[in-house]
Amino acid sequence: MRVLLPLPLADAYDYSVPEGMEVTAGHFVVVPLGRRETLGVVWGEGSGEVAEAKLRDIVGILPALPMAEPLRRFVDWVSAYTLAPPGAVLRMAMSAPSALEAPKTELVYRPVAAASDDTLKMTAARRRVLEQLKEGPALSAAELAHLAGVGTSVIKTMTSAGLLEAVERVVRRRFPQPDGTREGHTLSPDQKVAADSLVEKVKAHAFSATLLDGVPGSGKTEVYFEAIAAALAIGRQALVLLPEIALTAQWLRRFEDRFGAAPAAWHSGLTSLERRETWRGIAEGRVGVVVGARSALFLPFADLGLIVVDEEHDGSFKQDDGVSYNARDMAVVRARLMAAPIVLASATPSLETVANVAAGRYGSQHLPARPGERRLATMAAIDLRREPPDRGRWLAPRVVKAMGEVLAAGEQTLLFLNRRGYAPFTLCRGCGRGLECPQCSAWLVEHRFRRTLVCHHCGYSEPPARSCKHCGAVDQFVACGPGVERLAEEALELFPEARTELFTSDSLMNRNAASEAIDRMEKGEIDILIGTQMAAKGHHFPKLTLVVVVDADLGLNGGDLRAAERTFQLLYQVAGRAGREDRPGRALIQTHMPEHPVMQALVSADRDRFVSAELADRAVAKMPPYGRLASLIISGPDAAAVDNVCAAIARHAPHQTGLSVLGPSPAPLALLRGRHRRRFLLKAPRDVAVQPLLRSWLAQIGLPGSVRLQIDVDPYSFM
DNA sequence: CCAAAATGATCC
DNA sequence: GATCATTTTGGG
Repeated sequence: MRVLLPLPLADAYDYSVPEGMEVTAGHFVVVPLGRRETLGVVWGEGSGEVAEAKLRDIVGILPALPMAEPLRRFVDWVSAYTLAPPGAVLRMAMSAPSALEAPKTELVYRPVAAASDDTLKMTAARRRVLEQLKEGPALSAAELAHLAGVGTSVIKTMTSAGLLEAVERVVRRRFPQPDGTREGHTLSPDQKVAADSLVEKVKAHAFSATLLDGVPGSGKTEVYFEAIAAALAIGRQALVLLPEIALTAQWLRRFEDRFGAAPAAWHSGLTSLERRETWRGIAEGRVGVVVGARSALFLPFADLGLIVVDEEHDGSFKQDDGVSYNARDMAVVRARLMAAPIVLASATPSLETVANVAAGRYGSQHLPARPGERRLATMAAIDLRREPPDRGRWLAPRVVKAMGEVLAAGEQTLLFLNRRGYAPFTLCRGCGRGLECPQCSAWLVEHRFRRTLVCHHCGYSEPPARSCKHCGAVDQFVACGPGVERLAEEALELFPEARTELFTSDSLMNRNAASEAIDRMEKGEIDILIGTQMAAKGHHFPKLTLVVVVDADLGLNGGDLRAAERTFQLLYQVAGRAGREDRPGRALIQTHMPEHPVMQALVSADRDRFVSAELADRAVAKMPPYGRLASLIISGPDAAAVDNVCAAIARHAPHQTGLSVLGPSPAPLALLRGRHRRRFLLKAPRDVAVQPLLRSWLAQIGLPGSVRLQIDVDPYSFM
């Protein structure tokens, strides 16, 4: 039998099956590997490529439900697409190994049917026990004793007398069942149309992909909740993928309000016990709805009838954890393999998705703003060249004035700046040099509250020193540029009486602290909230009427393909935080280039114009979504060895019309964690599959052990 | 000279 | 990813 192991090996291995063992594809098995034993999954019949004599026996089969065929095909598909070893992908589908062990059992008691026995006197206590068991399931001794109001010894005696019998039952966590038949929110006519269409797709039991697109506040969530209700109603499971950061208490509360029970959550913060029980519940079909981050895609659903990807444009769906994949795109594949519909929801859909809709590959449902609901905040660009902040300040006078008004009216302000720490870099006045990370080509960022200098790329940190390493000058360091901490300082100086709070991953160490801060903001206990990305997503603050984007140009420089798109999406979402409910909101956008198309589109709130302009640019440049990209990153501690590999890669580069290979060039972070990095970019027409090209190209390259080659098909950012 | 440490090959 | 064999390094 062919067995795939959750290790980064090139392929599955063949094993022999011992006499009397019955294995089929999908079984979780234990196999010998070298001098140890490993878990694996039976992938199919043996390949016959390895000599019979060399094969070793499968050691045993684990008492878990086998991995279903669609999930196995999904693992193969992701491996073939991303060029990651299949075992590396399998590892993501085996993230709760303890769920594969035999589940714990307990003894439960039930009455013996034919026991009208009078060998034992029928006391009142004994009668109550039998009464308890008459209707309802068998119970454990402790439960039964408690419910009948007797001691456990009564149950013991009754059992030995033959009135009760003990049977073994596996212990299962009970999952509250979200109720698909409950009445949902009253929908507007537009929402109703969209919801009905999605419900039809769920009932059709076939693959389809639909973009659900609507401005913030148009009620996308309520609409896809109807699709979830439909899946539950026909007894199938639903999966909701959210960017890790958007899985908030607020979202869960809305779900619970609608369905009367919480969904099962799947994210990196679960304990191993929670992982195991949730995994089993999903595999056995006892869990109806799963909400989770990317990794939830690889869960062993018994009968998945719907996938929703919320905030589908979000860049965090594409991240590297060993395997580089875009969870949004792979979710579409998973849906296809499960013959299930998928809904991609966003207020600012990605250009890829927009292009798929235009090409007819995806359907689309558009939600206009609901009448009576708030409109998008009015947006105004502030030209920092004409209205500069005072010296040593970062907020323009017009912004300060607006904050004062909002504060006086008892309303809230959000200052948004996507920069953690006090200042992005620190300069020595003595020699003019900046403080750099010793193992990356990046600045050290001062975190004044934590009193450290931190590299945001590798986590290196050192205490702030008084004298310069290079010229010895003492107390000559100057903080350059603003970070959120510095902004908080400024807000405090400007409005000492206001309640000011920082909202960043540094100041809020855990999930709990974050949701408490959100609660305080919701209740109006904060006047000025200062935050990074974290504050931009998915929250709903009724008294927030002013959003200030402190540096809108951040992210527009650097020549990144998606810079404009990402900036637009982020700023549009941030601006969408202001003026919910009945209060009009304002967004002030500080920029040095108000004439930039992104700023123009923002100020006119014209999403469609921005999207079509950006799409036209991409079409001309033959860039995604109208072309394909793959990036190669070659890295190693020794720059010469890295350059050698690069030379070999360049020599073997494929030649074909329409194909271009760019590189080698220093990767954007040319030095990261002490490794030198170079990058190639392969650009191909949309109708060319890049995987076979990359495969045959890179098969010819020999890699010394210290040099690593990472392949990223459809890179999101070029960092 | 030896031994720890780094590197490389292999696992079916 | 883990393990074992082989090569390199460095301290005396």
